[in-house]
Amino acid sequence: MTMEDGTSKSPGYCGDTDGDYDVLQWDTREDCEVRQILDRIADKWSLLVIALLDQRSLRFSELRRRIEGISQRMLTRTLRQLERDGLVSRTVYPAVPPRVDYELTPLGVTLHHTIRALVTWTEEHQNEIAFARAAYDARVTAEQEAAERDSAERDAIAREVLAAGRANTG
Amino acid sequence: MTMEDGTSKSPGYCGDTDGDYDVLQWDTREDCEVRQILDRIADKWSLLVIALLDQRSLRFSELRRRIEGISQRMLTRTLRQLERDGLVSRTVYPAVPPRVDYELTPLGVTLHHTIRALVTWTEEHQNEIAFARAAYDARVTAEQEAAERDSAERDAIAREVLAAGRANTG
DNA sequence: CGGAATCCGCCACGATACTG
DNA sequence: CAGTATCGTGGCGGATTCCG
Repeated sequence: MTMEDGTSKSPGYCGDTDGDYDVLQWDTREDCEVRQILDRIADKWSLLVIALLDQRSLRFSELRRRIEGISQRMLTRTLRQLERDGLVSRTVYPAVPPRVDYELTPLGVTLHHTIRALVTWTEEHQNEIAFARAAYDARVTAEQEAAERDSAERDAIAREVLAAGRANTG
Repeated sequence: MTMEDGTSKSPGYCGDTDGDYDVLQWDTREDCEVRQILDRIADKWSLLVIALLDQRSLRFSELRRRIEGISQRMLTRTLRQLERDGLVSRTVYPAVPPRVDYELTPLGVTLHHTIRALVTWTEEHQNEIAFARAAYDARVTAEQEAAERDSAERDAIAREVLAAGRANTG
């Protein structure tokens, strides 16, 4: 089964973090649950799959069509990961043609609620972020142009000095 | 300035998503804010930086020491990204030696609160996830071993049949 | 001290082909 | 229809070097 990723060893109990939690304990490079979960839901497709399954259970081909752009490989992998984490359940109907349904588990539903909070935050602040980016980019390009002007000016002065020097010694 | 990533064009208004939101509008491949923010906070270091800055403002070298494992390149890049998005502010003290302080903006603080919800969810459900993984892995290896046993059995039968055939024709 | 620029290894992901 | 197997590649991130 090749096990392309590596999460089999060391459950990595991060210790309890009541109240004044120790940041380094839940996100350092040691494999902590937080990072794994975050990486899972934040990868290219998981979030979308979870969101789609929130409405109702879907079969493989339905997910494939709705997402449009995902390869069958990545859809399979994404669903396997979510299934392994207990966020999505997979039911196979032994029939011809084969049919496989996916749906959110209760745990997956609670995660989706939490995710929604993040999505909501983004929706509420996306204009602030866009504004900040525009301001930042403008500032950077302005400084850049100013630096170029200064450089050109120094070049001009240097050339003048050189010319004056040649006039004196020549 | 090379601009290694590309978020300069098309702000990508995802449309309002009141109530029954359209999932495909906030996470499809078109560059929507949600994905960008999620990718930002979920990348290898941003979340940790945000968490550390939540306590108090820190200078570059302090962050570098506390994180331990991050390269100066990635720390710089991470901070620049966060600064560009208006989540972190950067203040330079013109002195010798140079000193640069980073701190969360009000916007960054609100994001940190939202993130905390996700972290809390993970902390509350990490044992369920660990259990689900263990169960899944156990099931997979069990099926695998069963398949191997079946294969060996079929091999044995096939050999017997072959031997019988030779006995008849020989 | 706080970067910027450069080179490079690795692997996550996509495209393709095959199976039950 | 719902996958698995294989190969090629772009880009992320680390190591190193140089600058103000």
